[in-house]
Amino acid sequence: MRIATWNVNSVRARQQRLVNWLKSAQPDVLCLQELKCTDADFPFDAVKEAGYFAAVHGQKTYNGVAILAKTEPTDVIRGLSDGVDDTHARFISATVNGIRVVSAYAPNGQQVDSPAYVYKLEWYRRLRNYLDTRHKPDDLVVMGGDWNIAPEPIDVYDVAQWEGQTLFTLRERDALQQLRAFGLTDAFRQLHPDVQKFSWWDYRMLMFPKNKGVRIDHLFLTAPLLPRLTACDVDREERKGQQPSDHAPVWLELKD
Amino acid sequence: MRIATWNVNSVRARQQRLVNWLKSAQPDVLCLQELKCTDADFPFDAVKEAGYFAAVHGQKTYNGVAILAKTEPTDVIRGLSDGVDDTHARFISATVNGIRVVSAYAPNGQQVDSPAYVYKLEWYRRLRNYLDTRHKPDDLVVMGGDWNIAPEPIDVYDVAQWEGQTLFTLRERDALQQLRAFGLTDAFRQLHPDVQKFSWWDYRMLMFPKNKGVRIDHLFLTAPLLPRLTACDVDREERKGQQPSDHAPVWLELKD
DNA sequence: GTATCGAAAG
DNA sequence: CTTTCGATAC
Repeated sequence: MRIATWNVNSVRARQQRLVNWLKSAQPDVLCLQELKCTDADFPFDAVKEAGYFAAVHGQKTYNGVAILAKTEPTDVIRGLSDGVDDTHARFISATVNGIRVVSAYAPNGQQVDSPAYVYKLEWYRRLRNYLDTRHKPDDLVVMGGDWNIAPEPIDVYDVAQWEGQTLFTLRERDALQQLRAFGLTDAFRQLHPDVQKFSWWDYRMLMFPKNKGVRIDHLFLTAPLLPRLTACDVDREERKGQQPSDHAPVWLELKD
Repeated sequence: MRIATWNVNSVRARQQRLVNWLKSAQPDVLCLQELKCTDADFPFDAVKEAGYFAAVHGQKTYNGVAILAKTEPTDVIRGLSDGVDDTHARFISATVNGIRVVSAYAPNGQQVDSPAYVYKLEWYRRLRNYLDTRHKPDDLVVMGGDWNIAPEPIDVYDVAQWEGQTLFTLRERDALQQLRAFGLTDAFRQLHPDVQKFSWWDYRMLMFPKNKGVRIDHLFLTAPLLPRLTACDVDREERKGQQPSDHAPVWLELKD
């Protein structure tokens, strides 16, 4: 079973690339982020034509997440549903083939200590609370998303430059660690302890050609799924060519 | 010798279509209108790659005209050069293979009697004056352009609807007639006296699928070129498909 | 650099 | 409907 995550940076602007990628990569499940469109504007027809069901939590202009799957996702939950007044469409979960799948788009955080940064840390706390409330660590859970946090020094292209910058501050890395402490493992790092691969490269300054990126798109697994994990990688090819997203898809393979 | 005219409605938005059309239609000369970009933003490289020189008179956002040719255009004149203070880039002329070629983008005129309408009539008068000043009726001159005037009832899809509307008012048709009175012949009508073909269809209201258009893109010839005129047609195919211009190219063939 | 938006123009 | 712009966000 192949599960992937991809921040498409506008599902309408990237519709053809999305369909092409689905057809060639053939994931069983794809977590999408930054749809940048409402449910009404989501390209359901093109996705269905490619062989996928879609559970969508859209929003105009900003955010928007979805779970695409070859079998129909059930028990869809849109938003963290914790009573907090929050209009951002950053979270969706659904059950696919007996696995609880999450597609998450963590806040970027803008500048350190800005309201957006505070919101980011709080959002991570709320997501941990979601897990504590709804799940046990031995549930079958896969959380894919753009987490907007590089977990470790190896996950940024230049530690000296990134130190103290949003996406890599100690408080953000700690927030991610608190989330993972629920019982989640980073699939890529689990299989490749010493490999430096990135999933996002700024559009500007030729960052992709220079391979100056960061790894902020992750797939997290609960413990019972770890023995089934056989592969995890970044599809760097998808960042190439005309009008790519600034993120590359990340995928994993579960045996059985 | 094949000479064409095409209002591309943004040369940057239409760059790939332009290159494809040049490669398949292989005109010796192409008059372009509504470049909607400055000279600095004109895609000289792509045009050169397709085998064409380009004489450009660009303008930001609006208007902009060019003459593309397989041999280098010489003696380029940008604007009507009549001392009138006019920032609109609507006129360029150059010599190609011994023929004086004009690419013109006539004002639209907006509403009847609006300042834009007055400007349109005046622009036609100035263009006639340009010819009187610079040319004799037996010079070899081809004027291609978006003239924003349908000359005759046959040139609009519904005379009753168009009567009195801009593009078809008597005063506009008279202004065009005054211009032609210099000694110009409408190549398409010359060869096809009774054929109704359109060159522009509004993007809205499914006007193209319904073939509700008007013929406002014309190629005018001076008398000495008439005996050489062997063909003239509208390339309706170019209006089809994804992201077309709202105008189709019009082309003619001169023998020898 | 690449999206979004709404306004203005055709 | 399609394009432009300038503003905003990442």
